[in-house]
Amino acid sequence: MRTAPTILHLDMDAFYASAEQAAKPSLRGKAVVVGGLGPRGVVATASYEARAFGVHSAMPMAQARRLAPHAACLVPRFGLYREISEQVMGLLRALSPLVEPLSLDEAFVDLEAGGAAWDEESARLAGVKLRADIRAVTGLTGSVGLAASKMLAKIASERAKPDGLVLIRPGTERALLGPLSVRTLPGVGPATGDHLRRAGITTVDEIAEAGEDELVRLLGKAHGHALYAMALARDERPVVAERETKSVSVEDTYDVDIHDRIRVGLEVQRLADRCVRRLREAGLSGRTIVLKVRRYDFSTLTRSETLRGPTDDPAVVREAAARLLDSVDTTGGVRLLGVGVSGLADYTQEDLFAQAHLSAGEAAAEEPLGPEGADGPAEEQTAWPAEHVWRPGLDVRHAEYGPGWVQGSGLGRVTVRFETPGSEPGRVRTFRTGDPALEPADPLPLVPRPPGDPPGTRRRPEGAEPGAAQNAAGVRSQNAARAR
DNA sequence: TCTGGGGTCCTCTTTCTG
DNA sequence: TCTGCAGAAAGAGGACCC
Repeated sequence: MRTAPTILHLDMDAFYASAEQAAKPSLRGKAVVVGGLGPRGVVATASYEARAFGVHSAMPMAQARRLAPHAACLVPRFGLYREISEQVMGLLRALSPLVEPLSLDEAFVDLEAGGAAWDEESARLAGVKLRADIRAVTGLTGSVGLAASKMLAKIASERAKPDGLVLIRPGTERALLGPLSVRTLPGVGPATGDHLRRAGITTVDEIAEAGEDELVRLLGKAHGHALYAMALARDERPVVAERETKSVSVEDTYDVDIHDRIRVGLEVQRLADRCVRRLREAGLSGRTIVLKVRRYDFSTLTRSETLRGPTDDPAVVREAAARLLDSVDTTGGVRLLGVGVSGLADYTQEDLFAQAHLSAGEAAAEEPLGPEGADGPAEEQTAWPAEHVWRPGLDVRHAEYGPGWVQGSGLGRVTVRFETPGSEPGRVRTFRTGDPALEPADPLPLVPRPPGDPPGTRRRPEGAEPGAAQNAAGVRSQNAARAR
């Protein structure tokens, strides 16, 4: 256990919502909710103004709209968030080579490994400077926690929110943790929290008092030992810069339950293709194919099959997924389908005789997989309706009025607010969705780039790529997973 | 009220293998 | 050849995280 508070945890404040407020001057100081806007969408992030109404992450979007009817509800723009995240991670890597990203908006840094800090004072200075640099480079705020372990640094950053810095001095950890709820500890979610509460344990102190044997009896070996150590503020987990991906998966929740067995089969085939595409992009193959089905009543089941060797062959994955689907009863309807591959390797060893009994027709259908853009729930992919290109929050440019963002659309009309990160709140105008003067555009940088700094390569706007938000979400999670 | 998407890890049970 | 056993691997589900 190190003796100086040289592990830093950074957590960007209400990241997606703050980025949207920075990009859209008319939303500053207002309730903003970012998430899925479909009938089964959930909140990804709510601005602090929206949180005041009780809106929070993972809440159904419909409920968020009821709680905050005047909030701006926007689709996520992962391309923009990823760019900002790369800037922030760059600042962290300047402090230390040991940076462990947890997601687009969170990371651990081992300051000692980079020589950026060695004691309490140098750690605090590094944290203060980092927060200033983040604000200067991105225009956004982040909260910083400093402590001698990852667990405590994360708890510290949570207490620092929003826009603050908290340092937990070595020696004070037990006193600080003791009265806190068991839910403060990482790995204690609703189920474990309930379990402990039924055993009369609600605070961290009570975990320590219960003793290790009792914890193991209640929660099992791995969880029990780990939680007891955490309660005593013992956490020796190192900051790890690179993590291997263990699985790759894709899934879709459908706006309306699917009852038609043939349609279910087709969706599984499409998901298998998407999964393989992601696998190949990562240069991976895998042995175990997993099918996930969430039924009309929200019950979820998985079926898996392990092949003789790893594959990245779409026909093999499609076949396996179809076999797995045969063993699942889908009467009553399904709301979600998913296909995943685990047991990953960075090579392929096909057992052609055992795995792929490809007919000539199947083999012909195998390639090419087609553009990523062809994905998305089936009802969205054939004729991509204008409402999906003009989703609320997306960037556009008008030949006459310049850059702006979609405020709403429907009935053949799209309403655009013309403003940029550096402008005053802008005016609203409405156009026909087919107006040739109006087109999707790239996000603008939140902070103007210094002269001579090339804008760099940008990805296409989300709205121009059906399903892009989901794909981007995939990359995000993959990055996060790789980092864990 | 009605619950996303992409991951990781753990536990328990069943099946396979020597 | 059959049986019993132990350990490994596979399969399923649950909990958690962001």
